[in-house]
This record gives sequence, structure tokens and C-alpha cells, in this order.
Amino acid sequence: MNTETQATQLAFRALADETRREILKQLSEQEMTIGELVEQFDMTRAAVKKHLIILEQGRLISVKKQGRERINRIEPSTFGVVFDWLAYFDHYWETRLQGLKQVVEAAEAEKKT
Amino acid sequence: MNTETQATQLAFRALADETRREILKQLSEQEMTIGELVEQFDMTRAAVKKHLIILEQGRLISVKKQGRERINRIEPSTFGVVFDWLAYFDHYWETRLQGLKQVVEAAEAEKKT
DNA sequence: CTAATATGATACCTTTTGGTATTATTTAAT
DNA sequence: ATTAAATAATACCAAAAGGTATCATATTAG
Repeated sequence: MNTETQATQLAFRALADETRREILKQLSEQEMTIGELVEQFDMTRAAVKKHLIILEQGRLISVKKQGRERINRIEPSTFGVVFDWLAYFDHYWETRLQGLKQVVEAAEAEKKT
Repeated sequence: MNTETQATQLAFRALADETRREILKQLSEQEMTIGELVEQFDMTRAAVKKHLIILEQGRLISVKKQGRERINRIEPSTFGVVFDWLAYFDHYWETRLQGLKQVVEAAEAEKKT
């Protein structure tokens, strides 16, 4: 079997932790440095950094270097792989989730222009 | 913080493993016993059983006892908690994923009548 | 009643995960 | 040039995950 992409696995893995999901919510409000993120959580900088690495591996965030700071921002287009996987179950809900991955990625592409 | 429900955590945790996601796909085609599922995977019955337990804890499947067999079936309404979480990011895509959770759960409710 | 079958449960092992504490590196300010 | 600030990296630890092998239990068939 094993027909699934590595991207899908890394994305779902990244979403599996509550702290990481909360980080994504924070970053969806505003881009932030690690330092700023650490203030929001009751754990060490190193712990937050590990979560950011896993989010990066799942391509759910990206990092922009700016002077001595690293700005973490959400990468919403990658959510498409999640929708894509969920779309497999479309026939249960009779929705047209099928094309939503493309919708999501197209919307993101437009914002970058 | 920690505003998230336990149901959300258990669902995302259950979705984090590729074998479990594959089990869900199999079960979406057809209800199956553990024995039938084991044939589809290259691992022991005990391993598959553990995955089923985690899927059950995430309420993504349910089990129907039938004689000496246990029929595992998908519980599509629970996918709603996933959509619900993803809907938080709606503003990125300008989609109306927001109400999709209700759509999904309503569709399921109808099937049961 | 006794097999055989389908499943459940438990003990055990290795790897991954989520966390800390500590040390190192890069960049900005004085 | 030194110091301070922001971040990165590494070693270490406990707990959870994912797997196996083995034993126990329930249900159907002869």
C-alpha cells in the first residue's frame, strides 16, 4: 500500500500536537519571532523551537531571516494536503471538498502577486 | 491558553499515523473485522488492534459486536471536529469552511434515519 | 463437551516525542 | 572592542508510540 506522500505524513504529524496547533493559530493572527511566541507559552525556548522545526518540516510555517531575528509565518497553502486527504471521504458528506485543495493553493498564490 | 477540546486532540492524534489513515480509507470502502483488516497490512493483529483502539478513542470509528465478530466502521461525523479546527484559518482562503462541520454532521444524521 | 475461530489483553522492547538545562553562535548597540 | 540580545544546537531524560510475542477469553461448529 503506502501510496501516501511524505508531505501528507509530515503535515499530519505536525498537526498532532496541541501546542503546535496553538502556535499556528497565533501565527495566523500575526507573524512572530520565537521570542514573542515563547511569551505565549509556558515552556522553554528550546521546546518551542523544536515545535517550530516540526511545523517547518510539515511546511505549515516558513521562516524569514531579518537581521538577528527570524520571523515565523504561517504557510496556509500547505493546508491543502490536509484537505486533499480529507477529500477522499467526500462521498460520505456529499460535499465538493474534492477541489478545495486547488482552491486553497490558488488563493494563496494570488496573495503573493 | 489550552482552549481546545479533548475530542479535537484525540482526533488529530488518531490521524497522525499513516497506518491509521489507511485503515480509515479501507473502512470507508467497506466495514471490516480486525481479521479482514490485518490481511491488508504487513503487521501483526495486535498492532492493528492498537491502531483501532486509538481510532476509537478519537471517535473516528465505532465497533459493532456481531456474534463473535467485531465489525469496525467509520464514524464520519467526527471528522467535523477536524473541519471545525481548520475553519479557524478560513480567512486565509476566503472559503466558507466555517459551516462545513455542521454540514458534515447533518449529512451523517440523515443517513441514520 | 471439545475443537476451532475470532478476538482481546498483557508484558516487553525500541524508537520517537516533548520537555529541560546548558553551551555556542550571530548580530546590534555603546 | 565589548557587551547585550536574539537565536541555534546539543546532551540528556521521562513518557508515549508503534511494534512483537504470548497468553486469555468468548463464540460457533462437530
